[in-house]
Amino acid sequence: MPSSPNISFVLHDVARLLRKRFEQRSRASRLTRAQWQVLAYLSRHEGIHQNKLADLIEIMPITLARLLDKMEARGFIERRPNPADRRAWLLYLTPQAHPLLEIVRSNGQKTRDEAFVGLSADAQLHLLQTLCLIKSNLLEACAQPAVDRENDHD
Amino acid sequence: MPSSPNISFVLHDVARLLRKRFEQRSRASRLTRAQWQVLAYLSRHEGIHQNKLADLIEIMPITLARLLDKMEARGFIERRPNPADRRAWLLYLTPQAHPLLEIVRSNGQKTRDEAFVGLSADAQLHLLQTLCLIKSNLLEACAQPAVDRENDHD
DNA sequence: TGATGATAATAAGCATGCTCACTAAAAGTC
DNA sequence: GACTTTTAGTGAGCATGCTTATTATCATCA
Repeated sequence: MPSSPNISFVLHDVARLLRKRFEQRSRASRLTRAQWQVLAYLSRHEGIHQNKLADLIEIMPITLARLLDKMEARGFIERRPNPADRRAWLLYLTPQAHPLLEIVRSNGQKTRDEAFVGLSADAQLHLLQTLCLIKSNLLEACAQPAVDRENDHD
Repeated sequence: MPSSPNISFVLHDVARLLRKRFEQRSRASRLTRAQWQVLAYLSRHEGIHQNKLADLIEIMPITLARLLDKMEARGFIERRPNPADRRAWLLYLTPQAHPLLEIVRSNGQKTRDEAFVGLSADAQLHLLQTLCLIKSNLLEACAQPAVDRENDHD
């Protein structure tokens, strides 16, 4: 793969660099990529449950819970009790989160602008479609038990 | 971004899912994606220094050092002293690493096959080229100081 | 109503990436 | 030869993702 670079490795590198660049930009607000994503999704789904939100973002509920802990501590979101179900919280943005949303959206845009220099709008759209296809392939694959090479009997 | 999915988020998801699927496959060998990458690069550059290898893989030297600690403990690599420079180690695969290389390479291939269902060889090549362009854009961007939106005066 | 199973959230612990700070050794400079 | 700078590697500590396991509550159904 070093000789002809492995597409998985490059993809992984790009994801890592996108995150790194975004976080370089967002130092002052100390908002990370993951927190930005939570804010972004939550802003469109206020009142959602944690597990539902985790499902949307496609991360494990426990991963989201840890993120929310920090964001709640910093006053960006609140967990309101749900009278209809004492197990579940209802998630809301706080008023001070709204200005952040704008900042962070703009930082995301700037990061993407830097990343996609030299790519036409068409090429970007095409890339997005390709990535969505791969993602759905992988979602399907991950749902199936993987046979380990070591246990393979062919 | 939920409405029209943000390309950065999808890219990040794909990278995460690739890693997840690879690690589902490699449970028996308990080799992670990152360790696989180290093995793959090291197999082509035996005798390299840590910082050089970190540079190749494009991760921080300290990140590599942690990975190597684990791989050394499991007997996959060794750090030999360098008589010419007492600061630096020379890195080598151990004999028991070589069979692993094959297993892990095959697991990587299977994972990619699953991911790229429905993508022609041409489309894959095109994707690879696009990703390489984005990566080089980001590498350049990351090297420049990022101006935070909050500090922006325009 | 009372047991059983499903669901919402969290706990514990690991892996991989980072930043920042440090030590030891080498290399360059006066 | 002593002084400074650079380089190789690591320590500490944080963020985000995972797996596995646990608790509390709700839903079902006999």
